[in-house]
Amino acid sequence: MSEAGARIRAVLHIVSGSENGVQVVSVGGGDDDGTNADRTTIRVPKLVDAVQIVGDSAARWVWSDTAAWYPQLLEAGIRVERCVDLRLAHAILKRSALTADSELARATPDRWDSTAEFPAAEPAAFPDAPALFEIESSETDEDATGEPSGSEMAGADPGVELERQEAAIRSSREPGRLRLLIAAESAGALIAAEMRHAGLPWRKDVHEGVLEELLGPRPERGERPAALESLAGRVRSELGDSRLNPDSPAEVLRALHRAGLSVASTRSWELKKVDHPAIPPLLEYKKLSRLLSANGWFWIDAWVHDGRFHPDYVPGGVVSGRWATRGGGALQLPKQLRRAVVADDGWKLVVADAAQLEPRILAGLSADEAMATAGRGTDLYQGIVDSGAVETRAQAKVAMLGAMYGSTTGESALLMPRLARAYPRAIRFVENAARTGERGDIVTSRLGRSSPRPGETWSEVQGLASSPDATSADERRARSQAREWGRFTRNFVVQASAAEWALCWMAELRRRLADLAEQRGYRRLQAAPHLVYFLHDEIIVHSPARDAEAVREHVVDSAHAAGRLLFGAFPVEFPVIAAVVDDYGQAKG
DNA sequence: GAGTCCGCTCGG
DNA sequence: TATACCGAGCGGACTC
Repeated sequence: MSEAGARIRAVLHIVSGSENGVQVVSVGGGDDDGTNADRTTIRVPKLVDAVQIVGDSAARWVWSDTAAWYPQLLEAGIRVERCVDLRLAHAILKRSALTADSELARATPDRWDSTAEFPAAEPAAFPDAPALFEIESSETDEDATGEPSGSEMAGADPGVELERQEAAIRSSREPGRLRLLIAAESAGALIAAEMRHAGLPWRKDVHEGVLEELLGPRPERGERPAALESLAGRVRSELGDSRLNPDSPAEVLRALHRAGLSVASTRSWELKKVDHPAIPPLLEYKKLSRLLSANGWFWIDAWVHDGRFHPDYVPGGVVSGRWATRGGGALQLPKQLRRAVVADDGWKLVVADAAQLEPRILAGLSADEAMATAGRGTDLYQGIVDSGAVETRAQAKVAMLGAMYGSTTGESALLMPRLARAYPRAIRFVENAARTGERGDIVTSRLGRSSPRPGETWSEVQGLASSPDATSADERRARSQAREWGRFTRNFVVQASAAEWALCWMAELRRRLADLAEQRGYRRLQAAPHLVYFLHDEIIVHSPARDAEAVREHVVDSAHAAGRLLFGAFPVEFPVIAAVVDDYGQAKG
């Protein structure tokens, strides 16, 4: 460790960009309330330099945007343990009902509210960099704010923003929950960058094998693959239209009508209901055509490099706190292609998914002991059957989903009264969330993420319906719109809390994997077991074969830990189904 | 030719 | 056996 590193035993390193590179304000020591903190500022060309100088792996890095700062560290082979992603934290605190009275929440929108990403953190070249770095040290009695760097955009100073966020959290009713949420959200941002960096092992040859088997050889640009061309021919002859374009839903619909079939659309499930010789080849055509356009040869060219698929994850990209993705369609990898996800030689995949996550989350949110009891073991739906609430597992599933999504028709609506009798607390909880949304109010997840308010037009429609000269059409419209928003808030509390659980699960696992790597002496991220995929309630870890069993246990144990973080001693279980396999296709699903 | 909306199917 | 919730992304259809 350098001399500078030895001097800087910091709790926080606050990173900001400046004209000449990067400034890091390290704040440490001092009293609990942040006074008498020891503060040191270094200016270096690149963040990588600062991390090496500081050499403090246990520190927490504070920066505007993990997606803008962290990739350059990963490129240099550097991982950080913890961070605060100010942009993501701001988004949570701005909207949370728990911090509604804070200065942060009431401030007029500024740089931190912009949805745009922060400017690329990679500084321009330094033709005339004066020195490798400069260090200023000072004993101050200020709190943990950095000096405005002057070169950051007005209002964008990360030290100032950090203090504003801290103040909001301190003044809230549930500071502990919010701190946990922000830590988990920030850990998620680190994981997203790491997963993108490492990539999901993807065997191009296996993928191409699937395509050739189903579609035929790779066609020339603009040509239809042989299998599609032949199916198109069969559809045309069965419908007596030699020029029909099967890719045009409008044309297909007209042709079906001419053939005397009364279908309202060309949706697969609707076509499956009618009996006509054109239907089987048409359904097959649609299926293969989807494979070609979404995950065909073009997709391989665009997204698979050096045996890895590198999707761009967007933490917090969905209102509920779920992750979104950008490009590559990582949220919709078709099951047909899972076998192209193959572990490297000498490696394994640990594939895990949380069993019936959302009903278990609901049991915890509502403190419904009966539902928690039904969830003892790995099959909550079977537990509901065993309790006598419904007869079959299928009924239990459709009823639970209906309760969480707000189904009003069909079998699930019919089962609701029985579910409500067996699990009154759980059902009351989602009903309350629905009523809140119908009034236009907001609901809040377990750790403090609140739903957005409905838009202006929503309120206008509601207002119109309550005016004296409202027509019955106005009232119908307002009611249906209110119910729609109620279904959103009903689902929000469950989905957002489930997303929080998943973040805690992954953050805990990441910490354990880092410990394992240290014990084993693995130095690089990709030499050690590491996360390579995440989808709502499912993860994949790529692991050296000899560590795979240990990883599997950590995956299971981390799920228990996540449950305790969210629900404390309340006895709701979070079992995960975890398998050690060579390829993703071997895992159940 | 670019931008936007819609229909459809994939995932949880 | 479809319905309710959250998405991504493609291609066609339409507008400017």
